[in-house]
Amino acid sequence: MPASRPTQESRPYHHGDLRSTLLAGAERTLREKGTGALSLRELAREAGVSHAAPGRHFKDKQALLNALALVGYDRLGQALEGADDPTLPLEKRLTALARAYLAFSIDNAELLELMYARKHEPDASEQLAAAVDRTVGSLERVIADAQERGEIIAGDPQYLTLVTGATLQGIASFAAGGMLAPEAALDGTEEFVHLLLHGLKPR
Amino acid sequence: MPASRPTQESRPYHHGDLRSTLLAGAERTLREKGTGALSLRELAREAGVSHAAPGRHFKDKQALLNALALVGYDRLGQALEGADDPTLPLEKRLTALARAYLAFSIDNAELLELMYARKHEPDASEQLAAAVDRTVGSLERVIADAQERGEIIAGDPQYLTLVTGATLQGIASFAAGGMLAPEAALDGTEEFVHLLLHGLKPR
DNA sequence: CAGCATTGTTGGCACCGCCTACATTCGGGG
DNA sequence: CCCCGAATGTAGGCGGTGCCAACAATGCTG
Repeated sequence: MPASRPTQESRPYHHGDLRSTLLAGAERTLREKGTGALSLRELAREAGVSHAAPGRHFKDKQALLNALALVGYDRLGQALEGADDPTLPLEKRLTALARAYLAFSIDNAELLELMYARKHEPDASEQLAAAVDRTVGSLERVIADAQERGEIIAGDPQYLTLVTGATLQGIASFAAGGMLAPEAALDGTEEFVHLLLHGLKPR
Repeated sequence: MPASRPTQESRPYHHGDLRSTLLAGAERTLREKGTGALSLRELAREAGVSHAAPGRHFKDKQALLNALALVGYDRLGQALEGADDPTLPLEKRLTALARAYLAFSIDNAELLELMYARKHEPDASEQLAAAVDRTVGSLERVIADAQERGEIIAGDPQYLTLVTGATLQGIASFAAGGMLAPEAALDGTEEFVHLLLHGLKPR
């Protein structure tokens, strides 16, 4: 079937997979030029499509950003699950997880910012909330496991997870903000997890 | 001198204090409608001035944001210094500082985001870097003091400060992102500082 | 294969940031 | 004291944006 090229080298009227193309382009732009430089019209241009076409797939610029955040959560979730090795002893296990998180946050800084942006709340999108849960799950599992084995103090595991995650996110945020060199953040992971487990006070 | 009212109830040609007015308006808008809704033209309108007038005081929208960030650092610095009581024992002292930071970050969420935005780097503005140093100083002082008294493990105080600050910032970020209720963040401060000092492992 | 839902296109609206040319006012040196 | 340059504000225009409505092509399904 020789494809119905009318006469010109015209693309088919329907793009075929605009939604994915837009998301991919958006992520590339995000990485290369930052959130601020993201424009629906520009994306449409790159995709070789009219400026209103994106509107068929995302009612809003914000809708696209939300979808992008979702992609981010999926990818982060995968990275974390892939990095978790339940056979490792607690400290090493946590370190691996932390390193994975920091690595992701360093080379997806803009995307991560989007994921944390407090703008989805109105509708919450539910899908997004689920994605967050899945992501947090990896960490929570480690904490809960360690608690059962008595390797971690008692207390609401959700709360402990929160604090642990917060510390991670804080480091990531500093790295993203330039207060901490990315390599320093990665290299320091081990020491930092040690600190988290043993505290600042001398034993 | 009866003021040269030409005939109308016209404001004086020169506003008198446009720069401050703009900054104040910007902060209000930031708080009420978020960063995205901030427009130079709108600010000009609110100040009763033409749309190009702000350009005389801020070469750029980014320049205004930088100035705003500076204001934020000043205010945060004051809050922290005001909250630090060197006579308190370590844990209470840290808790007070942490609570001050969390309180600030909760009711200046948008402003804080601006302060952390990694967009000043090109010129760094120097003034801004100094402001950051001053802010971090409060925390670093506490850590260093405690170290001298042997209440905190040895190690580069700057590094320990960084980790401590990161944890703080992480909690703040979670509170801002809605993953943690603001009151919960504030109420949990004490417990959280305890965790930071004693670690997750049982003693 | 007819008709309807989906997906794109064109054009227009209001707004934005930034620029340039021009107007007014202020303040300091002759 | 006054005059002229520096600061500050104004008017208008340019290219860009997001969003919307009306219309066109296509795909799918009964």
